Amino acid sequence: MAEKEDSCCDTALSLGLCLPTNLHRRLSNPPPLPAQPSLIHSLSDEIIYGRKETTRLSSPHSSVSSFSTTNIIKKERILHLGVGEEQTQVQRGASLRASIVDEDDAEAAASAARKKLRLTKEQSALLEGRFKEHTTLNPRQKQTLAKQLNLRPRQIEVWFQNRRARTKLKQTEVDCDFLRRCCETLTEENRRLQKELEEMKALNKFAAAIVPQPPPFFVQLPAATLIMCPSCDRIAGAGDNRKLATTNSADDRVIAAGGGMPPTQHFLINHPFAQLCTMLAIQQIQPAP
DNA sequence: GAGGTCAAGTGGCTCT
DNA sequence: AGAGCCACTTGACCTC
Repeated sequence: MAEKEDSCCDTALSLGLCLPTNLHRRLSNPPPLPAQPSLIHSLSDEIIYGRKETTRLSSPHSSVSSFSTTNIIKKERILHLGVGEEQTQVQRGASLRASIVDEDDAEAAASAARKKLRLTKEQSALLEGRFKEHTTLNPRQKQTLAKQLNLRPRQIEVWFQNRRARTKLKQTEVDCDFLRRCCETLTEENRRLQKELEEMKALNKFAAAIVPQPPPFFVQLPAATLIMCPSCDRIAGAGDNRKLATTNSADDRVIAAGGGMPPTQHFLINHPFAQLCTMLAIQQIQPAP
């Protein structure tokens, strides 16, 4: 930033255009006034508008770069509009400039110039209303609104720009909040699944220790997709106790009693082998104090 | 006095 | 080249 200002200032200085950072210096060391009418306009415009005076007096950034070609053109545009309040500001600015030159009193001029425009409630309300209709304005709408509110079109333009920026910022905050909540939910889900995974790993480990060849359930089928009890070959969950294989052990009667649960749960709870594994796994995960 | 709000300045980008 | 928009910034003013 400072670098940009410096380079900008250097360029302007080389052209004899750079103004010092405050009015006092500006007035005590007046730069050679350029011959181009546009630059004269720029300088007068700079003093004419109350808000601009303020900024120019106190902002080094502004005082330096206000002489860029683009801004000279943009200011000329504003200067030639001359609408309502603007005209009074022109008069005010002219008299102010005269007093500055006459009295050579920068401090007084600076304090006199320090006023910031605050839109009235009515102006704000009307602007808000228009913003709800359209977030951007065409030049005609801008002119109409400016006349209606007794403001300069540039002020309308600025208000809409700032309003769009605020809306965007607000939306970004909402999005950010939403993503934060998503992140929290996913973190919690991830934690839960990690825990579940650890439990399943522990279970698998003990099963492997007891039975050299663990049933395929432990190694092949993810719990979530298991649809059949690996021990008794029954579909568990429907509660209809459908028998799919030839096995008909005492366990089947137990299965019949608890047929409404998911297969994994059914298997772990109803088969003695699984019960043992579960018990050992629980002891392993939560060792007794 | 610190921090927030908001009008306004500035430079860069895109579009026509 | 000029106009319009945007991101970033400044500074006056306000509130606590």
